[in-house]
Amino acid sequence: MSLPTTPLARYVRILEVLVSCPQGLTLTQISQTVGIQASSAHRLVNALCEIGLVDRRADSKTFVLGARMERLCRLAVAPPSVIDMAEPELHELVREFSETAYLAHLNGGSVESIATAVPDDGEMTYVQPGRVMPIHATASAKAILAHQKPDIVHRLLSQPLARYTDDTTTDPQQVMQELERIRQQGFAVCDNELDPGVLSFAVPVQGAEGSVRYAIGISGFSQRMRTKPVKEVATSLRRASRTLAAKLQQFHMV
Amino acid sequence: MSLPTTPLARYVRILEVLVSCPQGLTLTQISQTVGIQASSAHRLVNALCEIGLVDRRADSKTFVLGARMERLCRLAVAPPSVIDMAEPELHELVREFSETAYLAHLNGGSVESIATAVPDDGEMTYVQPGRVMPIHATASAKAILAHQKPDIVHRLLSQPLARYTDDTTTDPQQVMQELERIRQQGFAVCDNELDPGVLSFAVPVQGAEGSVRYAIGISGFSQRMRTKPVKEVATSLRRASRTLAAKLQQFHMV
DNA sequence: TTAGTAATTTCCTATTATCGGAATTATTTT
DNA sequence: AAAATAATTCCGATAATAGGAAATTACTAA
Repeated sequence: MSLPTTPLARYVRILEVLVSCPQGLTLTQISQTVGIQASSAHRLVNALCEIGLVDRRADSKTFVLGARMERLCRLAVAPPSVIDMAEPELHELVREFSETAYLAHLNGGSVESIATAVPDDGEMTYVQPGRVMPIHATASAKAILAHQKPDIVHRLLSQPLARYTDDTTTDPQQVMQELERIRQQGFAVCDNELDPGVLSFAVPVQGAEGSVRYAIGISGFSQRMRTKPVKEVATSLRRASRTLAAKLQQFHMV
Repeated sequence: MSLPTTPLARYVRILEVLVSCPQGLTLTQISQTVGIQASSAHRLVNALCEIGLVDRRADSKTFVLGARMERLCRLAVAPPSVIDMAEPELHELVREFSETAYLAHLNGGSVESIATAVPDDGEMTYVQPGRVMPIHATASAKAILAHQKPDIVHRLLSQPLARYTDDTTTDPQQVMQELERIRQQGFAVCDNELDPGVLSFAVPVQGAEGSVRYAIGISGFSQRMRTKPVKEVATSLRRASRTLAAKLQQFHMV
């Protein structure tokens, strides 16, 4: 193992030595293993400590990998998925409204629920991960559709629109009108259009350059959902959407 | 996110930005995200490339985490086990002798086979991972026992020693004598003492301060094993043992 | 193709961090 | 308590860095 020559190389060697020794190393052990002077090791290790890459243990004698380094490594090995990033927001919505919260995803020509969070009371829920959301009869799909390019919308609405309940909108023109309303008010509603007696709200999740591939929503039985102030629901959904959008952007996942 | 001030902090910010973007980033993206000049980003990223922490992709425009960084992160998240480290040596032994090679481990008062490598011809093998190796009737356990403190040896040999074949040594005194011979010749033999018709060789794996908790051995049917020059077998086992011992020490696992 | 723009790379010097020997202080060990 | 070992501080010579500017290269659009 050639001796590290540049400052950066020394830092890295120290980290590698510490990685290979989870129980920690003393300063002298580090300086000898890496092959640098004790005074240098002291300074370098302290610099690593200051930015959180290394921690000095409570006994104040041994050094171990710090929280920042561990987070970095965990992310590098297993990058968080969209679902991972959405989970905190979904749980927050559940906490707030005690209804099922879900994340939907536009994949090819169909929208699918990919993550859900349910209230503790574990009541039966209609939206489950993997469920395909008909584009004309779910809040999430409509929220997403409302922000697709016109040609895509036309193509998707040109296929037959199935009827699920008396309230299902099966006329493409009417759906188009609803998409316009969704764009204006910023959230989508789905009232008894797919699952009988179920009312849902959803908002789009803004991606880069205005693209929308995800929607966040909550869903529950009409009688309970109606008691919730629409304005509050919309505000909370938008907050969740914004937070998730920021995370996605941070990780360049949009 | 405060701007990085020290050189080290900048390197780390660059790595963090790259971690959060597995598909790669261009120099400008990096310099803007981190908040440093393009020229600085260029130099820093190149320095990271030179030591292998970052790779420039084939398209020569985007940068991704390098092999060294990935190795570092993988090790930090999931430190390699003794088994991982022993595997190359076991396979080397299999390649050389075309017999089953195995790693045994002293755990509490019993020795257990914890890893095996078998020849390609996939012949039935007696030693399988998890098998408990009787301390008086297997080469690996005897190799380990021969290097334990006298009081431990006495305690282990004071319990009844089961008979498995006509050749099983069940007299503690005789076992003690054999341990002495093992210490002298440096390897242990087990001939038809546990599994009928099976002959094994094993050597201890030296840990820190002369402690021994592992043994490496090969095992096979007597008729074939007898054809192998004992000296060569012993030499190869010792080489494997030394290599593994070095790795264990490097990772402070002994 | 040809401008025109953006991104990348090189160059440069003031600034800053590093290196490591030596001295000092703290901690063990004997 | 004395000696030995480890940790920390200090400091001047050395080396790396920062970032502006300029040169080069790659991309874009007319």
